[in-house]
Amino acid sequence: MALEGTRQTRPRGRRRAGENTRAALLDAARVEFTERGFDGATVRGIAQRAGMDPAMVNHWFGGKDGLFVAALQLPVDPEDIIRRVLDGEPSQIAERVLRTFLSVWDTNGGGAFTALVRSVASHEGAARMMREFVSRMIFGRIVSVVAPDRPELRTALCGTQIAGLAMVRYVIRLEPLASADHDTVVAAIAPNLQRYLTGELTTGSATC
Amino acid sequence: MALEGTRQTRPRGRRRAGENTRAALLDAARVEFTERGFDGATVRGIAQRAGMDPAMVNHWFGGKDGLFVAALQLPVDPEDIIRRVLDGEPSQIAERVLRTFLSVWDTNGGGAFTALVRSVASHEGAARMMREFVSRMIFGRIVSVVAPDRPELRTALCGTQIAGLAMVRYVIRLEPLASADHDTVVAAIAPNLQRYLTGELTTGSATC
DNA sequence: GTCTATACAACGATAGAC
DNA sequence: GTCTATCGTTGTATAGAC
Repeated sequence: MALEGTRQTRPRGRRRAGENTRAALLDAARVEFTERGFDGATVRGIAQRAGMDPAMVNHWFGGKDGLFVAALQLPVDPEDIIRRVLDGEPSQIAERVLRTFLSVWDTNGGGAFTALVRSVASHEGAARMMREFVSRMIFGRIVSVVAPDRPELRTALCGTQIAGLAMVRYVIRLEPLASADHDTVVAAIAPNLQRYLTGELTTGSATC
Repeated sequence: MALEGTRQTRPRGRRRAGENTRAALLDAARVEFTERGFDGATVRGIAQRAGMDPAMVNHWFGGKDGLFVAALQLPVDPEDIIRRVLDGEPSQIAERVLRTFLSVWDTNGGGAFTALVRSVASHEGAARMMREFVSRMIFGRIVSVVAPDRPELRTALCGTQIAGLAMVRYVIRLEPLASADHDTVVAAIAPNLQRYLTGELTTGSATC
């Protein structure tokens, strides 16, 4: 007799239209990632919670990483950002990072990113996902290429400058930064961000 | 005959204990400051909403500024911060600012400030109050003393670094910054903050 | 009939138990 | 050192939508 309560098998083949397995997978992933973190959550567990096969994660999101990024609901494609940042002069990485973020944020008036900041600030689970995302997928990869030492500290420091810019420019909307054009923002902030990326961390560099 | 509907007079003398005029004044002030901003809100309007005399604002909070700061529910006394920062070597202002914030934040585990960040991120009214508070009372007064040029821009830039540090260290809790001791944080961030306060803004200063 | 969303089985890696 | 369990991932057969 079949164990109907703990069924392990589902009928093969395509579901009826409207079942939307992709969305179900995303919902399950958000629950698992926020509760257990990236490492603690398993593809198999997420798939089971969504009631489908683990292979669906690969089919729809290309793997665990892709599912995680999609679950974060980022208004950007981090792979695109990394690509746009990593090619070019290392001494101008900060400028490219800033220009990339500014162009992405300003295309939709910062609305999507404001929502992201809100959710990160209010939900502990969202904060946890953002924490692991930043340390694992963004600055970790960038800094490991260009940083001379202490990549984790540099990653976190870069996070302070980027998050602070987002807070002041888009959430608090403090002038003149809120309406400043990209060149002004870059000229003001890029040197500081560059110090976090490639500069000397123990001694000051502001006063030569 | 008295206009009972729009009464302008209240019985003189001390109210009965437990009426808690101070709290009523704070509630009214939050509504007015949130809806109209610092300039738009009037002491008379706030007092009227609270159903008492405008002189109570002076008695309880020492003036409009004091009421505004109290309405923000800051876990700090900004006057104390300004005082501790302004006396000493100008080239080490950034370090004193950072040490002051760190000591205040870390005394209660960042809990009160985390709540502040949450409310600023989620409530537009709180964001507005924070915006006006920062530009008017904190960095505006500090920067006007030590900054060579563009005080508003420097104020906003300092805001990015402080807000970003708060986000990363206390809200997102990204390591190693979340558990770093004060000396490490100061050594890493003070040079950048110092550049925002007194450095050159148009050209880079990270690479000497 | 074609396309594709789906389930199943299996593979290599890794970590922990004994 | 070996054994086992579990993980992420891949290849393939199939069932249903179009």
